[in-house]
Amino acid sequence: MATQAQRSDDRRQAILDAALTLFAERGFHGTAVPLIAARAGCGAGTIYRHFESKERLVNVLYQHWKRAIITEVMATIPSDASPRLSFRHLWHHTLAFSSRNPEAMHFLELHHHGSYLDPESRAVNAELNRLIRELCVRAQRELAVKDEDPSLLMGAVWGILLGVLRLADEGLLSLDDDTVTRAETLAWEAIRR
Amino acid sequence: MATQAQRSDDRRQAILDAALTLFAERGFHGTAVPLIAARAGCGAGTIYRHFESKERLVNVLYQHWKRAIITEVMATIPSDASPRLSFRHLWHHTLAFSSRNPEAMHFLELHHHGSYLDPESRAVNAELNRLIRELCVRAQRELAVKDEDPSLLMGAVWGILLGVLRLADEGLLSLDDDTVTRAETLAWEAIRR
DNA sequence: AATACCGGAATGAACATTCATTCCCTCCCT
DNA sequence: AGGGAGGGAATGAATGTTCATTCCGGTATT
Repeated sequence: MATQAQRSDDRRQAILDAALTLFAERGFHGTAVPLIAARAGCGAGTIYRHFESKERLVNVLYQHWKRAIITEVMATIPSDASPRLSFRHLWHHTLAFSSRNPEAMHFLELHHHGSYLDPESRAVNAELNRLIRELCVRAQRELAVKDEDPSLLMGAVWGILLGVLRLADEGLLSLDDDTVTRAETLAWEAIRR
Repeated sequence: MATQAQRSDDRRQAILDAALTLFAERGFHGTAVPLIAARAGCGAGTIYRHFESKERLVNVLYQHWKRAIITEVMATIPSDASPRLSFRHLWHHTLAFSSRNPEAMHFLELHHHGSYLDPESRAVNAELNRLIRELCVRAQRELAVKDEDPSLLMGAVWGILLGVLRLADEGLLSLDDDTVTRAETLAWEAIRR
């Protein structure tokens, strides 16, 4: 039985979980490596068996969660869906993702411009941007949304989404199904033709 | 001539300017005090002559710029303006503020949830939120915008605004007058009745 | 000359990272 | 099957660096 490798993977995952929580709460520079170790229930040195540096760790996390959004939200849009339904899919799946992984969303938000992000992390970020933009372009071709700079449409949609999430974090808004749907209406009316 | 007091004030301002730039670029924990001093053209010790701690410095900055938005954007809305015009005012003045002080906007964005923010900073933040929310409530009373949770309306508007700013920062969007106006239309259509 | 102010070396705490050591599987030998 | 040797993983104290903050000798202002 591969208990050795298994335990090593579990440990690695515990470190990733601990780091996600702490980075999301206190930022990269505000989080000490020994603190991550303590929360992961291991020694500080153990972290360096799994990740070559703190910077590498934050990049692995960033790429993991950005890609999770890409595969869970963007890649699950049915290719034959109408623009309106694609948009609805994007909206609800992103918010569901965020309520399933609030720390991850926080983390991505807080770190999206950090100077410690490596080129690959930036590339994954650009890829998600590109996918959302493409969705807008397709919707434009079908005359469903405004004939506007697609980047602007994308910025508006993603902006509302983050704005809503932020208010929820501050406790000014509860993110029940009904609110999510009403927010979706707002966002759609911003961009629809 | 009050050259003594004058020079002291200039110095203080140089420190605030340097700190703003660095905090906006690298965050609070990522910015070393001696680095701020170097950029301000003074010794590290001098900073402590003007601010009792690094934490105090970041709070003075935060409150200064949040209040600047309040007085330059919110307090200049004519009390007899229609909801539509108030909204237009909010939109254009905020983006003008942001293009005049891009680092300040960045800074406020990056630091809005830092654990080093003191109660007064949080209060100033809440005050700006309150003012925007109030604007929404007034617009609702006049039946100009959707009968929706005012927090949601506020989140949508401010969210689009930040989304647009972010894309501009990433170079995907240029913030000329025309784009700003078209973005305003998007935002208004999200919330108008 | 007296006073206020400044700079930047000095200080001790906290940091990321390393490494000599311990621990615990796994597997082979009996 | 039982036991012990080998080896990879984990450890956390030690290391050298960097940090926020202090402090005092010097410089400029009055």
